[in-house]
Amino acid sequence: MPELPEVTTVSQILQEEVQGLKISQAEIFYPKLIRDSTPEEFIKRVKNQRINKVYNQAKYIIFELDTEMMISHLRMEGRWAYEKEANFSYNKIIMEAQFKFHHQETVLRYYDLRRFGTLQLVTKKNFFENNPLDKKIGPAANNPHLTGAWLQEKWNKKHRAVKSLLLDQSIISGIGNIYANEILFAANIHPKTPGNTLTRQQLDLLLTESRRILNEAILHKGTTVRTFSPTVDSHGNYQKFLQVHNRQGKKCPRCYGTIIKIQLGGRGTYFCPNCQPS
DNA sequence: CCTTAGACCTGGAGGC
DNA sequence: TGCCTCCAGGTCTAAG
Repeated sequence: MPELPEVTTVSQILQEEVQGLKISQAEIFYPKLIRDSTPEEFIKRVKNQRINKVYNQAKYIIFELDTEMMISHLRMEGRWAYEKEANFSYNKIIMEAQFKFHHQETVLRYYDLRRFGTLQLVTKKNFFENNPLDKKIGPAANNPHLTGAWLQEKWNKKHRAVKSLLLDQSIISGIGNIYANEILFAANIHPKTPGNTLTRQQLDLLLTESRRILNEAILHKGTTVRTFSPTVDSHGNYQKFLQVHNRQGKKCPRCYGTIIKIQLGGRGTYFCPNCQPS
């Protein structure tokens, strides 16, 4: 799925739905879902723990339990659904995990068509003393404290195309393919521009536009593309505001030139050659 | 160290 | 209809 706005939306919905519920039983139907422990150990560690809070760090969903942090990454197609046990929101076959709760008829399920998603436990003590996510990913792209000066220091030895740098979660986290395309259009920057050649002004603009676009997308509950929705019966609406993504051959909303699509680092890349010159 | 291809998975869309 | 190829909102690794 899902980039930062969609993951934020999903975790906000989950927070409302499952906060306070106490897990009576967990079941894992696809063992490779679980990272860093066996499914058996995972099941044992979450049993009888209460979900105290659900929130996200960039593209990771974090369930704060009593003594464990349960960390979910949806990758491309992962979905959580809080639903009646008899109702399956998605194909039963692609259900990978199920959580039952004390005194509840509703269950929490994880579905993943492409089976890329991951679920792992980190003890709370470990998480708060030495958050493993902080070692893996940089600050979130909508963090208001990021500055162009900081980004210049991070990118000044990077020859790579700016689009691939925006997608590199170890530097800035939360931006994926759709929003990378939208942010570069908003900042009038050609996706292939080498990171180390961007001016301080362009870097400042990139960060302002990242913040603006991600935060607006959160307000619209994310972008619904293909099959993803925050829940089965709710949809994100940000797709109405997309300027270039998936719009090759259509008119640029700014200059009325034609949007083109190229491959960059294996990802579909959409831009307006007129507004974003090389 | 930096950077890029390939791998991991499945199903839908479009061409012939 | 059937078969083939390509594509999809992500990340990890192996190898240059």
